[in-house]
Amino acid sequence: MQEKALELLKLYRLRNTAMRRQVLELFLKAGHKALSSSNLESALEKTDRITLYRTLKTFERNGIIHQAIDGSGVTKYALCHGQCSEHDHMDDHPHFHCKDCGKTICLEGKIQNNVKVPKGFIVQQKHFILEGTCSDCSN
Amino acid sequence: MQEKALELLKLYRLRNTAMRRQVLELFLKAGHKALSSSNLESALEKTDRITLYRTLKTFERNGIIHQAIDGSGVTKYALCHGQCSEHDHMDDHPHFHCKDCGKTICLEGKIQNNVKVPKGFIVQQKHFILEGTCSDCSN
DNA sequence: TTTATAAATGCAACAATGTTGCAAAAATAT
DNA sequence: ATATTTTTGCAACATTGTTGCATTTATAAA
Repeated sequence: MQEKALELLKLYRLRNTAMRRQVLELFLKAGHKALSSSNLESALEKTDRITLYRTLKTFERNGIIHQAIDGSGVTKYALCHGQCSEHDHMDDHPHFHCKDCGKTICLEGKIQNNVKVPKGFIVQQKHFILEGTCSDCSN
Repeated sequence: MQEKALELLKLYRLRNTAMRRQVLELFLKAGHKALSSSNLESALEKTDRITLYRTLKTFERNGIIHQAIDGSGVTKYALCHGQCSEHDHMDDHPHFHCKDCGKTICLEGKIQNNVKVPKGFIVQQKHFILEGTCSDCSN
């Protein structure tokens, strides 16, 4: 994990700082699970909220993480597994949000739609959210 | 509009208060456009944020309005045009969110997906968000 | 119409999330 | 080893949302 984190920072030409290393390791550990700022905060030893927010923005700008829109109101991020870039986040996969524990995970699958967008509207991104109860909470 | 608002309050057995009347009129006027708490606040003459939040919750509970999930982080509501109830919000229509002006509107259309949800996960609701630029902002 | 009662309001107080400016510290380049 | 560029950490602030409680208001009952 540590090595992978360092690799990524190097790859994206980002300075190797304690915060970035730790946050990146947490995302690598989380896999397909999305993490909120407060999730990360409680997992970090030394926490400065502001630096954390900036770290997340930096990672997002570089296409390392993407926002996992789940309708919960809190911003969550997950590792980009596909090919994301600064200008194009290819996170067109669906997200599942558990209403009970608040957990959000990235899923796979394709979405088809026949939505008619009004004249003059330009669609740039699509988000598909499945909401319900996860396996941990459904028992 | 005024009459329609009063009708609705009567229909749902909700007390006829100034706040409720005004908020309902704003939603009726907005049609398929979703409104945030702050949108409403600036449109109201006399504003108490807390009462407004409670009014929105009440309307939502009664199936008069539904949350329009748009990934913007702010909670927005739009009139239920279909048949929503306290326990079942049938707002399975997509929402369009304009990244430039922040506007959100309800659209129509069906969504098909082949998403494989992990074992034990129960899907209760689905949300489909189209994000981009609206006609007002695309000029 | 007046009174009783049930519900809604408005206030204080608080919590969570997020942003900006700026000086100090740290990471890289020279 | 030093210079330069970034990043950090702090204060200060803004927005969004919630809860408890006394007061006021809307409706139901007498």
